[in-house]
Amino acid sequence: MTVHVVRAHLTGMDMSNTSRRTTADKLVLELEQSRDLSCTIVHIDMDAFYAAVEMRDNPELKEKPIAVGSMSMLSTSNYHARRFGVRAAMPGFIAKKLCPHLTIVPLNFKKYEEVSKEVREILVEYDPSFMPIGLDEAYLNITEYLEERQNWPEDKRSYFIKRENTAKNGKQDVTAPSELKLNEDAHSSSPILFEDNTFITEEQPVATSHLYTEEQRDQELLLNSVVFGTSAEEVVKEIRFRIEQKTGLTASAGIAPNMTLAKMCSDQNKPNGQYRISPDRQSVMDFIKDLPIRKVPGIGKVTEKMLKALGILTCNELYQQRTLLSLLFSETSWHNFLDVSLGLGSMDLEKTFSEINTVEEQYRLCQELCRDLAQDLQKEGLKGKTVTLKLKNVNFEVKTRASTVLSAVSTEEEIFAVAKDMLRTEIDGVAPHPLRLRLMGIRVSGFLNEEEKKYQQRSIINFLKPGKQANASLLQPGKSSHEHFTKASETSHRESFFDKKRAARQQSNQELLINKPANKQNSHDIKSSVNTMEETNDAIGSENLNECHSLTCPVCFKEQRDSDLEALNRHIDKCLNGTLVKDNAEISTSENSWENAYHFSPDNKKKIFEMCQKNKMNKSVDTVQLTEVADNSTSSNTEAFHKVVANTSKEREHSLLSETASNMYLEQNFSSKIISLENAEHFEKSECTQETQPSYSSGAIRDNVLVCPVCNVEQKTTDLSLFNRHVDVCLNKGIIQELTEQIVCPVKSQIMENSKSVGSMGRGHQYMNPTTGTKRPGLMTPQSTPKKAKPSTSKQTIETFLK
DNA sequence: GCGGATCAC
DNA sequence: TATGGTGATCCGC
Repeated sequence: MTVHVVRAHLTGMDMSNTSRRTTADKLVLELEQSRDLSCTIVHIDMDAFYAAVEMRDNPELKEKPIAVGSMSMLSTSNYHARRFGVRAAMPGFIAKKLCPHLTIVPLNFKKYEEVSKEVREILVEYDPSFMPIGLDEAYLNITEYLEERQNWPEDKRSYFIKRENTAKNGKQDVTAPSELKLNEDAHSSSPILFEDNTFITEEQPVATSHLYTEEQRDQELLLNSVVFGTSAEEVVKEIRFRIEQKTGLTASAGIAPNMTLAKMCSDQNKPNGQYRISPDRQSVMDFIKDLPIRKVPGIGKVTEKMLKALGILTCNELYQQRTLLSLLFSETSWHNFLDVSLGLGSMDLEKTFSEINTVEEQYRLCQELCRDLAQDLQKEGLKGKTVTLKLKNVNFEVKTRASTVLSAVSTEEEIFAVAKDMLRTEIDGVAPHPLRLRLMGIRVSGFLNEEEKKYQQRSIINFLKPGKQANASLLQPGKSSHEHFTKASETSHRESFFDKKRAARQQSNQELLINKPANKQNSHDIKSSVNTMEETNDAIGSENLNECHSLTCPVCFKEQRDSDLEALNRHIDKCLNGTLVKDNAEISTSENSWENAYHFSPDNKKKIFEMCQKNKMNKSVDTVQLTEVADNSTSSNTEAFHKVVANTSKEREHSLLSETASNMYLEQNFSSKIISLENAEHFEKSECTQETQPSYSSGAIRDNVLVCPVCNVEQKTTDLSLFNRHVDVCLNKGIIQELTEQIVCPVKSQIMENSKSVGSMGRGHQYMNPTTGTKRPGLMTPQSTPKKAKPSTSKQTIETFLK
């Protein structure tokens, strides 16, 4: 029997240059269409906040190397400390080693909160519903404010320059006139006044301005006031000016059409500077193009490493590799990558309201929210078991309280009954003081699935207007329950709050949340995910199919002559049903797109990264040909398949190999794939269900004799470690060959790579167990499995071998 | 709903 | 280079 390898030529260039459309490309089109440049979002970031506060209050510290925090961890450090190599987020004891004279100032959060509040008092004037992040950052949407400001007279945009700092602590002033000129210390420099009455800093000279002479500047200072213009830049300068005047601290800022960009902008001219991306596509793309991925909020060191392993260093490369990323990462992850690479981001700041502190008002608001939520839930035909109350107080502290009830709720009364209890507890908790709220949210989650609904939600289904779910079902008989849901609500209320939420919700147990005041409706980010699913399936299913020479059933590994995907899926279904009760809701033939059916398995994904890293792929993956074994990674089919595995493996009592299955999970997966690739004729149909059985039992054990699945030679030994060593050698030969031939083929190599661990296992190495090994495949990386053995052991294997 | 992993601060 | 503590979010179980 021959086993065919499904080859997906996933070359980035191909994908972007040909007419072939991938999921990612479809999404790109939609995202482009939904690009919204109409908002002006500002990100304000205080410079070295904690240290700055301490230096402000104790100017002596300015001249010394100082850090704020404790011996266990410092939060930030000043210029002098940095010269010694002391950085933010460094343990104090290490910093002390680097810089013995380092003054470590203990954290004083109470003070920082007070300062933060002063900052906030300014920001609220520009956007009453600005979004504070921690103590030293905030996002503002100044779109509306800007419009208003256009008509403002000058005096409304004028500010007096304080010569004396009136900080509440009454300590020495830090904004003395002398300092308002030039400051020697680049990290605490203050604004300089200019002819146009704006101010700039030493670090960020404005091209159109020119430096004044000393006398001119003095003249200007004599005027004692400064007028700001009406542009976004001017507004942000004004904000920064006022912040410094009020707190004696400098801030950096970014201005852009969305939050992500604004955040990245504020980093651009740090400290004490600002940067703006003009609200046009070209400016956005220019900014994004060469930006290192690490600069992107949400991409930390782990993700950076993973992307680097794939040859992705800049946002532009992030875009070029969209197809690969869509296969390797979870939907949320790669959607996020795509957004980033297109310079898209959210413009929605959570709306907060002015203080509500009376119990009556709070209950009334709570009930209102429950009413809104109930309406939406009922529109959607949803019932949930968990009600969550979210509260944000005037100090911007957020609390969530959740309560799960036995019978699912959907009506105003039902939800309110639960929410009220939680609210009461919170009110009682601070009594006799009032709860001082800025935001309240009610969330219902833990939705009943379609099956449960059938039995428990008849009333709600009946409640629906004729034609919603029922129609969708009729029109799309083969669709999964989730797609029914999506489709039904998509057509019925495109603009609803839930559309937005739904985009991020792929499973029925995700949640819906309503905050008050209502968020602005924004259908942009959802359009894509909601709509693309089917289109994508079509595209991939019909287009990529042609790429494949033949199809192989991942269950029985029999070649399927019919290259029609549906036929294949029907066959897979049959295979699966042979050993397990069919789950109609999950395994529907038509829902399996080509891509779904042959999506990378979590292990494969992980191994791709490993292999990419090990091969030191400097080349872009554009040129990489990905080869994937026909595997069982369809979401639904995988589940079913694992059930089969579990069932049959229990029945068969293979005990030839002594290691526990849990320690060998990965190896087993790979060995079965190696067999399918390299030694197909030895992989018999009945054996493919033994994935959880010891690695070689499936393909390599014949009549209690061990047969090497690579070279297909019977091994005389029954000693497992000797046998494994042999297989190891066989496999490594392949790797070496591959490497020397410089055939970069991650998946195939990956399989080889993993087979190495089979060998090491035999030598007593422990590998990860199934649970850690399969966790979070979307963001899985070799570095992210710290609990168990590191892949470095396998690296040693290859290195040792190469010696 | 929980716990692990990642990320931001 | 490591190194901390917390909260949010995603993800798999």
